[in-house]
Amino acid sequence: MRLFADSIAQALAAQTGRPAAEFRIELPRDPALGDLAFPCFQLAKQLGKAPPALAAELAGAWKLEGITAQATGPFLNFRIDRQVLAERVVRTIEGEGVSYGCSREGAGQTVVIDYSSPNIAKPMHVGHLRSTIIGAALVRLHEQLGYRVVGINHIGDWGSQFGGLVVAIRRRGKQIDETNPVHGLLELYQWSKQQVESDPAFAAEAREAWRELESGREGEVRELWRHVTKVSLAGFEKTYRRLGIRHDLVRGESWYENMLQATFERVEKAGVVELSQGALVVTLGGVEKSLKETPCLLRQSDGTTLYATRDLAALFSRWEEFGFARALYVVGGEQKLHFRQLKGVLKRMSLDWEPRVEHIDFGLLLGPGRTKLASRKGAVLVLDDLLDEVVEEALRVVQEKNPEGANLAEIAEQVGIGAIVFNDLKRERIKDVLFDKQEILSFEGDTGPYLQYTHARLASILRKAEAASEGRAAPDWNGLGEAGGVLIALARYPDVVRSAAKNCEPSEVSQYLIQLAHELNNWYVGSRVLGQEPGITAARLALVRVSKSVIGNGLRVLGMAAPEQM
RNA sequence: GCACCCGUAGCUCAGUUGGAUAGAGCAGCGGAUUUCUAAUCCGCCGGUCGCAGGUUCGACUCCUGCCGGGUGCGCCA
Repeated sequence: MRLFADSIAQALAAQTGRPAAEFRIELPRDPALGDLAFPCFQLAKQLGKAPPALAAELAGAWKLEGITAQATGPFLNFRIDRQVLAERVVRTIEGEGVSYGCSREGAGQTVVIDYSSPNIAKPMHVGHLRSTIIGAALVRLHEQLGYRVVGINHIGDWGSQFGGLVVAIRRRGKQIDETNPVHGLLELYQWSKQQVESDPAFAAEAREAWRELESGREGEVRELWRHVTKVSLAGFEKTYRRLGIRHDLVRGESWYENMLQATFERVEKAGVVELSQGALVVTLGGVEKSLKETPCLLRQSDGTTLYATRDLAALFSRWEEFGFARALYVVGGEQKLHFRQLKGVLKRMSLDWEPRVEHIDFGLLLGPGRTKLASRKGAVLVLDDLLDEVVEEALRVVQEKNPEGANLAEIAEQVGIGAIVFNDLKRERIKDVLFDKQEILSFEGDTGPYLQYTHARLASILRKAEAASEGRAAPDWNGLGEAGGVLIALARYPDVVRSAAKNCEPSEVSQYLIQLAHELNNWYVGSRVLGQEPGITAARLALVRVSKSVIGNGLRVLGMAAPEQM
């Protein structure tokens, strides 16, 4: 949209002698009013004029090739000549192809994104889904803007519970079902927790194992812990592949174990710590009133470290290694206090890069009736099982809709995964997600499959055109039909990507794609593409081609496949 | 008790950073099919934008106070 908004702002600037930045050009409430609009209220106030009078005055003196202006009350509405609009939008997108929406504004800067971060020895359950999907989308959004992105998987591989697990393996043997390693580990993990509670000898052995692990000594315990880590990661990898997730660095909490001492020293040197009931704390009331009652605990009275210690160590390490422009933590809203405390400590240390650290929080994933979806009577809703179930349903639908089609299993995988990803990204992050299986499996309305289906139909038109050798004529841009809504939407895409990245809000892309698909479906239901006069078909085909390109770009940014057939 | 977040149609959500007559999807009702793939499209029904003040030319949007729901709150992660 900048394509047109910038030239309008410049024309208004030239006309009034004021800086172009003062003219914020927006979309009218009702598209029938115009393609773009300038509300005259603020400028009128500054000039001491009535807004409608100013709008009329500006409209009277308006002159810009291809764009007309009309005053409607206090608004100045612009309408772009349909031929100019079509030609410029289509040519721009055709020229840029898959990089339409990309820019270089982040070039030379690094964004570190911490996401997914499951715990070792437990399967990824639906609770990890949101961090994984949102984080991966943020990775791609920032890549689109030219940032160097470092995706980090901060896996939970440290803590006293691993003592118990090690002992469980010692007792029950190391053989873990290789085809389903995570389920096997989960069973061991649950057994070990149970043993720790019921068997004092086991508990003592577990404590001892944890002490040994933490001591850093090489030996049987460390060996077993490494084995558990390796097996777990291999299990996660399968799920990640299905979701198209790839981390640049896998650094668990253990990775920072030898930096903890330096972290204490650094914070102590800054003179912001104090002892409270034997524990080392940083009080935060001075930098943020609402944190008065909740200081950040860095060391327990027995000398051991805490979650906050390790996260602080990780943060220092990341700052030194990457000098990031942004460090994003894609972690649920339950941990909001933790990150506010972390940032509070940075503030107290007067580190000027504190604002670059952002907690990208998100709402809970809830079951029907807003009940907690986590683990029901010990039965964890394993992510892979959920993916399987949705893909199975997708296969049933795909077979029903398109019995003759090829690669149905592959398409079902794309549709099923797409449905889950889109369901997670279509609303604002902060909102809780209602995980209604019926809704996810319906594939109708504003869903991932709806977008993919729109994409597939566009692809189908292009295939037919190719087969019939249509669309070779010079396009007649006046023959597009009612395509204004589609064209305006297409022009907006780069703004949407920029804004979504800035706000860390993939839902902006989701909402945009829904709108674009609506416009598109609306348009081509009334404007047949093939078999028209050659110039008209050529123009419509071009619109189909660029629309498919933009929808495809958008879907991939969100982490969804863009199928050619469904 | 304190802190933070959420509250828009029966349900799930948008609302372009304060602008024009508050919009979608689902559900319900009624239409469109010799289909460029109906996983689509069109129409109808449906609103005290939680409540009350305030700021402003203008408030769903900003401020204050309530109400309701959620999350969290020093030796867990």
